[in-house]
Amino acid sequence: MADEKKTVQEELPESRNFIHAFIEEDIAPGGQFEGMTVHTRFPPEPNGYLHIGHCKALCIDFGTAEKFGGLCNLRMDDTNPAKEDTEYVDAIQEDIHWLGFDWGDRFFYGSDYFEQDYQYAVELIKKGLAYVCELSPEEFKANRGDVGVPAVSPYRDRPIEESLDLFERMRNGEFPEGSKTLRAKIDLASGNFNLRDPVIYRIRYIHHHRQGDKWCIFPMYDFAHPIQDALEGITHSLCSLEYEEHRPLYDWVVSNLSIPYHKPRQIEFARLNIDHTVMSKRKLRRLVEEGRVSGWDDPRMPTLCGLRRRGYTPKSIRNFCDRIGVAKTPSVIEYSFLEHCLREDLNETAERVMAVLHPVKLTITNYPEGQSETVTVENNPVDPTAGTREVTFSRHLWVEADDFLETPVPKYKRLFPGGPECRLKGAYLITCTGCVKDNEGNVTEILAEYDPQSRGGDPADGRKVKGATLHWVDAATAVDAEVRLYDNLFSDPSPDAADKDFIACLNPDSLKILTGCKVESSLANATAPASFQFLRQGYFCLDKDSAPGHLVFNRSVSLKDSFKK
RNA sequence: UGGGGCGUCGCCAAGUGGUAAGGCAAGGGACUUUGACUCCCUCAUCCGCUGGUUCGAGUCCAGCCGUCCCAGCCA
Repeated sequence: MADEKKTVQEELPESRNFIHAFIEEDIAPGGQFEGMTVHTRFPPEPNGYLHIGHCKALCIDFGTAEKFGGLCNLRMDDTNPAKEDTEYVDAIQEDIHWLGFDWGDRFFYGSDYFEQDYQYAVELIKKGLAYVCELSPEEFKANRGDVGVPAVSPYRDRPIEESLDLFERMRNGEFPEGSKTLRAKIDLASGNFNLRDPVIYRIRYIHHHRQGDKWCIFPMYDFAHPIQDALEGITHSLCSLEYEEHRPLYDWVVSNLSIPYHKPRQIEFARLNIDHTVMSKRKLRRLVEEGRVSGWDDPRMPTLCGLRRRGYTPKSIRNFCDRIGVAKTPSVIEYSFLEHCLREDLNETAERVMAVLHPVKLTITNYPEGQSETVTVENNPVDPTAGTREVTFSRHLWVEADDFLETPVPKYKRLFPGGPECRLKGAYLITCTGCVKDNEGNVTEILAEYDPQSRGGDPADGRKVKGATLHWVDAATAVDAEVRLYDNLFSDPSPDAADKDFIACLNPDSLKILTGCKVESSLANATAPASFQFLRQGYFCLDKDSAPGHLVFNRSVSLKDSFKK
């Protein structure tokens, strides 16, 4: 026993948060859950897709159980038939698995407990702790009371038998929607309005996605959730801050019911917010329904499936969630932090490609017209096991427009007439000799000479290369593709901004790599170099329906492989 | 202003009475066949404010200020 405990302690990661501290107390000798297995649950309502905000909860729920060698259940919180749909159930499971979490055989539906919920409600009535109230929604509101003024219900003291009878008839469908509710009898004068005899059952003649038309009365979250937790043997019910005020009610329910097992403990934490990012399921749904995005998996969506399409990896998202910490301080994480986590993972795993977003022709004047050869380039400089690939090289190439400047700026070590020797990655060393311009003065072609003795990129005499290493693409074998980069999620589409166009969403510095994209607003964030690296590391999405940028690349297959989905 | 939270560097976040960790961002430099990566250096005499207790307070007490949430027959 003592040894087991020690093991658990040793497995605890360096990063301890306040929830861990609470749990440690609970399972320690004398604690509420001494000797018990830590058991948590992740309870999404199947009324939308999981987004990055849910990931935090997911990591906390599953992560906490893991850290204490416990279990985490997955439970669809479907007690409100008006908003839920089966479509989301599968998607939610798929996304959770994609992130790498597994609930084993512990998958449940809140609606599976409807019969038990009903019986517990009857128990409450019999104990004189609940009653059928006949106030209409309007009357209910009018009698809700106010600051210092208690709420009122003329039905509060009706006989137990009468409530029992009425409640059964509610279940039998004898009354219209809104005509009656079952209320917990707690405290009409409580400063916490959640305790002013809260409604725990309402009548709804709506088809339930799983229960069909079997029920016409449905338990409220505040009544159903604690019961579900208790029945499943949950020790720690972790949820977000807005439920803090509901905790007294949660505790009231589990203490007044004869549910076997123990009484789970609810602990609240601050939910995730990311700047410039919409994290409201309601608003996200609206974007989908109004056709402003192509779907829940539109690359601009902060949903898990959307992030997946943008190239985010499960590892990067989990790392992100682990690093932002768990606290009760309402916080807004900078988007750059999420990007950092992605870049970090991509740097280790992504196979590189040479891509040119803003192409300008480069002609190697001393390389024979019509000649061609193949050079070898490494796939990942930080991972030799990733191997190499062959790319063709010839007299005419495409290079990035930014890699040439007729008149150099300070510290510029790329191509310009009379400039330093530069390296075409994996190919040859070149020196810029001039450029060709059109009538309007735009550079249409860059001219350079190469050193035949530098194949592979290293000079034969070992001299130091002063210029930069450039990405390039053989014009003869290049493939054009429509591409769209998504540098950031869009801003909050509040009702006031309903008419805004959320098509593109980038920061000014990124414009130069977004040729062809319509930009409606600029949101400062990722820097251009970082974004460019993302592209080179596979962080992008090909989208035929979007405004095309002009991307020229020499590895179409690999690029497409990076495009998951 | 009824109830419930929260206030430590631009953004997160450790800290639980003993003299302010770390990460992101930012700036400077080195290195580099991606201006990436990596590596160095800089970045809070100060913890919302004001008092108090104490040899000593971000940590305890009091008051104040700020800010978020709730007041659905949503979850």
